[in-house]
Amino acid sequence: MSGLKVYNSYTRQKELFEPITKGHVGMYVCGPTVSGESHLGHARPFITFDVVFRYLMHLGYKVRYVRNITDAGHFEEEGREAEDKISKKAVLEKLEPMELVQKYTNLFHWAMHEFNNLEPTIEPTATGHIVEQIEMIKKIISAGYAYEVNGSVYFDVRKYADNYPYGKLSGRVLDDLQSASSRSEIGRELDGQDEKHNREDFALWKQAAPEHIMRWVSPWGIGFPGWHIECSAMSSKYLGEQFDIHGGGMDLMFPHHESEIAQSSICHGGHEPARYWLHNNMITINGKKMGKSYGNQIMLTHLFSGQHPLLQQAYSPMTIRFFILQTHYRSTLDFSNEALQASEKGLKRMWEAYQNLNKILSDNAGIAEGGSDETLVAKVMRLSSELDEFMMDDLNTAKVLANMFELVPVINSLKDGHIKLNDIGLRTLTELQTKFHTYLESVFGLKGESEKEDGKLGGVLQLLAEIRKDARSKKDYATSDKIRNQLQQLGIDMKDEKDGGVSISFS
RNA sequence: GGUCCUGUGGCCGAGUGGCUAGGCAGAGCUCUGCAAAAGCUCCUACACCAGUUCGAAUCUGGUCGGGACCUCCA
Repeated sequence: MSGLKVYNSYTRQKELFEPITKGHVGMYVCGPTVSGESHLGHARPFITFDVVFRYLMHLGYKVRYVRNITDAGHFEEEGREAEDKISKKAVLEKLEPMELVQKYTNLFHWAMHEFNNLEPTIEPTATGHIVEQIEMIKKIISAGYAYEVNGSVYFDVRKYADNYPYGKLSGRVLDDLQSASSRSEIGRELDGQDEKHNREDFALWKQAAPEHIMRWVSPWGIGFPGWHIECSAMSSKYLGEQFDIHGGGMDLMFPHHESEIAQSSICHGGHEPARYWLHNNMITINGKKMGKSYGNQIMLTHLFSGQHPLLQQAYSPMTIRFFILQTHYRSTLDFSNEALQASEKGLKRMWEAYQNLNKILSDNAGIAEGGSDETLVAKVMRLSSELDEFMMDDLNTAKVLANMFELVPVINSLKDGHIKLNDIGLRTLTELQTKFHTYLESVFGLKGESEKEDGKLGGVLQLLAEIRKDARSKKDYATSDKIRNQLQQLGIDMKDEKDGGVSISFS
């Protein structure tokens, strides 16, 4: 076995993954800011890293997966009017800040559940770790890398850059940053700017204006933490000063993750907090990043319900999950109805093949152990074992699914008898089923969607199937077609199988 | 302006210097009372121009286009 390779944004190359502690992995992923509803773009990192989490466990690692909830409300525009997202929204919605945070946290958890994401092992909140953040800021000040001005504390980026590789993760050069922010059309005139020694400095703690609702007592007066410090405080608290994987969206690389590295390096003896930095790419819509600054987001609730001008129909959580997994996580993924519909149909085909495979194996009496068709066996074994190789190579879920789609016709042919079960043999068949189960369910976290049939409905459908069968045997096709057509309008597909049986599925 | 990414067949998307990924859509055939599903077959692309090479969609340079970050952002 060659071992898992991942693309490390920090070194810009694929590297063999070796955890710090054998058999254990610590992974931190930047979680949601719960000041509003999640949109499709937000779904990508949480699904991507859920698959990473699942895959690492599949490989036998014991994983501590920490994903925070940002509920402290960092600046919408740093330093500007001391106004934060949560406070502002709370005023608008006439809610207590914590009421608002609770509302969107619940909604977020609901969406994660719909996506069949496993819960992280620890889900800390920023408001629950104010003390840790203050302690960290104190440490940075005493190390001489931060300074206080009027009750606010700023990180001294220039001093840090003199002694540490600032900008390594995001590929930034300090002087370029300066010239960029001095350009009027890009750099904004920020209010806090005159407090900072240099423009590139960032806030660790901000003094709270009187009208600011979220506020805590600190050594520097009443205020609230800067955005970046929470992740540094919580990741080190639960994963240690250095841990294995830090994940998040590419758009967080700068300034968020760069700042995290700076803060943590100062507090923790100069080394970077994480060994492997993994970043997922963006979801785009008409080629443009989906995000609040573009006003082009589609909320998850709208996606699931289909209530949005851009949506031709509703898309299920599993369709979206499948859609995301059909692309490599480091590529952009363009949203369109056509693409989603393609995923919906592809998933349906894949899932039905998987169920056919399970059915074949559950009644495997009399299948020879070894397959008689060596070419077939070799093909299936090759496609199956490549699944592992593709995942090992920087989690290429797209290639895994492509191979599985190549196996679908084999499975369906076995089911329809185009290929004899003895041609493939029980051994290969079992291997195939194991692989499908592993990847589809355990690693990719997919599940069947419409198994909502209860006992009574099942009985009724059975009855209808029998009536229809009688009608057909009498060539009373008017009746048999009526049953099938009416059921179809209710979203129930009744299909005649080759063996004379009937299959019923919900669409 | 800086840094970086990217341009693949109708759509979405993998990808390696030589061996036509895959999904969806479309066409034909088989099966079927008819459907649906399924199976088989077809549709052979890689922005443009040079260069390197026996050979490039894949490497290099240039041109044009798209995008990300530099500001909250998954």
